[in-house]
Amino acid sequence: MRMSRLFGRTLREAPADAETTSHQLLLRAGFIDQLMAGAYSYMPLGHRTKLKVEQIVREEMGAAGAQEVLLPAIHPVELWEQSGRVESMGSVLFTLRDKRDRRLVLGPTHEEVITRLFTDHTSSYRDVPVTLYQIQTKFRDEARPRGGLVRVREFTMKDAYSFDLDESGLDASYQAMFEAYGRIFTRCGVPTVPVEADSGAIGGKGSQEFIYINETGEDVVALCDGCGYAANTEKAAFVRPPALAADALPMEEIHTPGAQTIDELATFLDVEERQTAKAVFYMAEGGGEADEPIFAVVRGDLQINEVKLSNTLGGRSLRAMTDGEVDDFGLTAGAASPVGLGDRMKVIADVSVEGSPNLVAGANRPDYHLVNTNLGRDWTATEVADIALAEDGHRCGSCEAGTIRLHRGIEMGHVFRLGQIYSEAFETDVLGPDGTGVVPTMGCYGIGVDRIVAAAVEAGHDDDGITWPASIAPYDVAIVALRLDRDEDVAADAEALYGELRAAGLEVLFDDRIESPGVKFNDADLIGLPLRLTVSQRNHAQDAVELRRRDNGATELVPRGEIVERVQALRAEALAALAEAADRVNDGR
RNA sequence: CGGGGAGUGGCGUAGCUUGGUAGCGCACCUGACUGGGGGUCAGGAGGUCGCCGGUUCAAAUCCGGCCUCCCCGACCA
Repeated sequence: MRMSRLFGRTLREAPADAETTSHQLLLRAGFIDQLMAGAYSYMPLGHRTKLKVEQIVREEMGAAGAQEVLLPAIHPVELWEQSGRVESMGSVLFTLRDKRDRRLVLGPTHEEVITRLFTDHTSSYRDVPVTLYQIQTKFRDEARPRGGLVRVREFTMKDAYSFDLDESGLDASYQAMFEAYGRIFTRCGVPTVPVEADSGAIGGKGSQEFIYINETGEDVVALCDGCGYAANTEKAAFVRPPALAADALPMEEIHTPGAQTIDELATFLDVEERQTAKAVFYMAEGGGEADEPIFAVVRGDLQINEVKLSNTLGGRSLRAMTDGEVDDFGLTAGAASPVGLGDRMKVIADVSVEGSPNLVAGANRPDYHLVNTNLGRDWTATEVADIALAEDGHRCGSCEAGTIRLHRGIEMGHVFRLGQIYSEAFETDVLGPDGTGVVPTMGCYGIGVDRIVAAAVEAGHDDDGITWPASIAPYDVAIVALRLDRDEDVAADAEALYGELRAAGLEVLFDDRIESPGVKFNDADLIGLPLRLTVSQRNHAQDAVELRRRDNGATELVPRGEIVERVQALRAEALAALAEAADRVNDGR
């Protein structure tokens, strides 16, 4: 491609709206353009990179035995009613009506469609296992798009779905996808950590996320520095800091004027936070039925983990209780107590409360608290469960020896053991060898293609611009020709080189613009192709071309006759290094 | 949805407090010089100042309403 003809222009300054590095650089280098919140156009350079990411995904999916399909983006709403996800996806569903007033959904994901497709085209156990995947535009009416390409409302996702006869089949299909994921991200130059994850509204029995650790990410993951345990904080198991050992003392009501928060209470009474009990009230939203009040209790030094709490309640979604509801249920904010609550509502206590004697709790009247409350003696919980949030510095819940460190990260991919949720909802079955019907067990596996593009920039850039990995750079090599309007020899040589490289199968971005050297070099650095060739009078006089690596700045003067070979060698070397890393990434995982 | 910030040529911004000709840098066009790290000079083109309404002789500026975008949170296979 001749840069003089390339659509899109580089910017010296990043648009003020762009906050993250990847967003700024992709805008400045002319890869993407924002149309509205959460919707971006890909310009030629960006589109080329995205296509390369997709190609890598295709290669690895194929190698893992998955078959590519393409499913509709518009779905009849009935399909979503059948699975029950009109409710559970709720406000993120984009909906519309056609001219006959049929209600349609813009697909945010495709479990429903793929399950229907499978059901209609499969009837025998001989047809499974099968894994189907597609690369599609998905639509989600996100409450808050953010971070450039990281969270958008229209995006490209690779989603794969496996169908197996039984659990062991699912295990194999899941493992194949898991390994393919590690290879895909590695080949794209994005380091990821697989972490245990909550399965969320999609349901299922276990899932893992592939997280790219990065400060701009919206997920928080817990990594153990001892055993390598890695989990999303939504899920992370940890050991509670020990309680202060003591015999149970008599409960007593005391005056605590102005002490509303745990911090104020602990300060006022001169006790540690772990000697208090924290109460938080929620409403559990029930399908069709009235919302149910939930009284959650954790020890004062911990936070409620709403995802864990929701799972304890069978996955029902939670919302904070309104002030009116707090009054209606006779609770006292700032001094609420599980003591005396009786069976007026469900009380869910964290396991931290169970082993902690003599906690300070509310007295259920303003400015009074109860000291020395003890679970079991003074009050009872409907259920004692793990409903607290792991924090940095906590002991690891897996090895019970290491320390948990919290990191922010971007979710690049997510693999789920779905089970039979969708196959049951769509009455899918295949005949087994013995002639009886078997409901297939499913897995689903997603990758955010746009996120790979963004994360690759986060992972590969310097002060001058992007440093693309060879695997997904929009072109393999840049030719910067200096003074080509003044020097016919240089111009002719650059032109010839452009032809030779392309004839050798290389993808070339030829900067043939009439610009000063500084502009050209800076643009080349910003766009970030792995290799740069400088054709100039100086080099031409030596019958050579300067070759510079974008990643480490190493330069070499290559004899003109060897340049194509040298470029090919460096490119092959870079790709081989990525492939080799991909071969190793699943060792020990 | 709650909190915060911002809308002025393609990008970055000044002007707004105290109403009176819309300014600067980059980018863009023409010419000259220069040219191995965003060069210099000269001359140009391009803006309903987010939208609607109000106040006023006069509104980018003051007042009211709305819209949009960004950040934090809530939410999120």
